Amino acid sequence: MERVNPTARPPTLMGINVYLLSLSGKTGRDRVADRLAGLGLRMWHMSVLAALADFGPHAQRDLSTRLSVDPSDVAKVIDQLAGPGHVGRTRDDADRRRVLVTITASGRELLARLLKETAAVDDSLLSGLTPAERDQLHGLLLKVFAAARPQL
Amino acid sequence: MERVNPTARPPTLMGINVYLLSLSGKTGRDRVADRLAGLGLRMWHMSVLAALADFGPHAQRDLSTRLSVDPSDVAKVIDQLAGPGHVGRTRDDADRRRVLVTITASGRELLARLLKETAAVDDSLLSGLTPAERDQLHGLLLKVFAAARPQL
DNA sequence: TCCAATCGTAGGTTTGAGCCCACTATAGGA
DNA sequence: TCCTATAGTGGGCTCAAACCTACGATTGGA
Repeated sequence: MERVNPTARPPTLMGINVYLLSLSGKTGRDRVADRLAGLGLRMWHMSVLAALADFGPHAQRDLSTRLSVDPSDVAKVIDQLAGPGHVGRTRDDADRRRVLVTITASGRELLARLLKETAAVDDSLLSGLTPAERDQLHGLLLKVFAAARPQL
Repeated sequence: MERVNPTARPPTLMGINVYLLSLSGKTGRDRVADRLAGLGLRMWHMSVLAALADFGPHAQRDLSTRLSVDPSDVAKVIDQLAGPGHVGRTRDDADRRRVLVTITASGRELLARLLKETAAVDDSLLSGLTPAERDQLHGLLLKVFAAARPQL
């Protein structure tokens, strides 16, 4: 009896964009997670650092809404970043319920390192694409986001 | 004090392909999961049905390797599909350890329905892209897969 | 001054993906 | 015949993502 190639994926599935997107996205996420795990960090930490670097100090509540992360989880992430001094926490004197979170020099260094790691994953994951194609993909994904906000 | 737009995501993150890929992929996966949950099904079930439809009957072990799913999980999925009669199980007489799994007419109907659901998610997720752009995205993703196999 | 709403925080729970082990039945070569 | 490897299966485990709840501190309006 003829045996089909036992590792080929079903063409039916390969024709579905959301399937390809989900699979490659998951792989990318896992690879990033692996690299960050060595530093005891997760995606959340990088997201928080990036938000602080891009937009300046935030109250935790604002980080929560911006990144769509539960407030209680933000608190934990900030805790872990504040320990090693990657972010600073100060009471907001204008509203003493709020805690203003600020990125430190050490936090910026860490962010740069994390970005290098993700760039490496990007390279390995997209090794099949030329630089021009990567830009193309990037543009398409941004379009997807622009249309799908704020659900996405 | 000026307040920045509190929902904009950090541009630093939006510049990373693997981040966009991971986020949109996760969203797509969640939406598909939501729709399938109404039928008591998951991605796995669709994958199995697609594999059977595309390549014909499989021993469970072959489904496992083809879809990169643990054999014990395949057994559970097959169990759930066999209950309502979407797949048939017969001992392989050439090797009585093996169970040959075959898709039934009802299974094909179910698959068609599931594909309709995923197509709907595809449409909503990629509503920002023109049909030509969707094809472009599809081509790029296939390239990514072709290069990243078999890790992906 | 009082009360409802908001912020940060601690301590959970839930859910699902993915994995692992043990066991039975069977196959196939030494 | 015996021994090792493989197929399917049942029962579990682990881990992380994502929530939820309750509480003290604080705010701002009635």
